[in-house]
Amino acid sequence: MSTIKLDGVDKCIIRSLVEDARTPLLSIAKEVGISGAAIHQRLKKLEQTELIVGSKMVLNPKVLGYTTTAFVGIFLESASMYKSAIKKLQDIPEVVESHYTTGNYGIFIKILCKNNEDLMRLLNESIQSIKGVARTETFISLDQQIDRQIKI
Amino acid sequence: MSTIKLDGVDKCIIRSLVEDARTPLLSIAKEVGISGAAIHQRLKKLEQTELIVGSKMVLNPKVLGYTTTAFVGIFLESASMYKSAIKKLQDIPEVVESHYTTGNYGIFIKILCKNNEDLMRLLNESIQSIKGVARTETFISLDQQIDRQIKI
DNA sequence: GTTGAAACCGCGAAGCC
DNA sequence: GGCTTCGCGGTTTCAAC
Repeated sequence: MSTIKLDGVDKCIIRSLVEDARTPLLSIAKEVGISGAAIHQRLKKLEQTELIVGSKMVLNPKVLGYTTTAFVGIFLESASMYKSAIKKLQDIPEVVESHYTTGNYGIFIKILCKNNEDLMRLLNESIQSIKGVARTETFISLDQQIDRQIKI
Repeated sequence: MSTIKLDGVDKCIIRSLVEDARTPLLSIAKEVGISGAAIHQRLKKLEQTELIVGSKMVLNPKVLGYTTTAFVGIFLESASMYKSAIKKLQDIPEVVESHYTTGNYGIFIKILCKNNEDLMRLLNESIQSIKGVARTETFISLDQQIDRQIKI
């Protein structure tokens, strides 16, 4: 994966679309002072660089009743269980991120669930029943202040 | 924040747009078999429920040279330093998430940086120099297998 | 980089179950 | 309430410069 050079116009396009993926290209064009077609051409090139992965509509999990965010450090009986455990975690929709990290944990995950009861059920029934999982450590997020992408 | 009931069509709209925020409403309309205007009307209602927060273009940080993801548990000298520390963290662009969590840490953050050297600089110069930060514990993510939103 | 034209789409209005 | 059709205005996208 090669890195890339962006000029001011590219950055402006990206910043606009990162904030709102449906920003009309013409309004970006007006802002930076070039034609809409030029924005379109640059965007196509940027898409080819793989810098742009896609665009997602962002949901508010709270409206669906998912009010609890937690991080769970999972201790594995042996590191060799990593792959099979991940496979099982894929099937748990509440698991929204998984990482193989340095440190004590075999797997480190982020989960979203409806409430503490739901969290307990998830930990006891879904996660700790996965073959290879020895024990877990849970950090419940009581407040999230920062949530953003990398600055360009 | 009240929860909400979604029927099959709503779910189809949301699933399409979560995957690609620029999916034309008309193509969703064709897929579910109702008119484009109806999709548009439903989408407006969904936006009013606050389920839909917005839409973001998603970037691949690796293309910008940000190859290292890490989680950092921050110990504070006192819990009262939380607000002021968060304020300082806001100014560090590499910090992409911050949480107030149960457990030992005063603040738990996710950071993106270019390499291990960059990570060290960030920890030593930026984070540990924040007033109130006693010490930190770092987990470097060597592999991320899951990254998604909540399932609808 | 530009313009211009064509095709496509979003979006509101009005009316129909 | 939720759907339809209709049509205008704006947007994307292309070719040619």
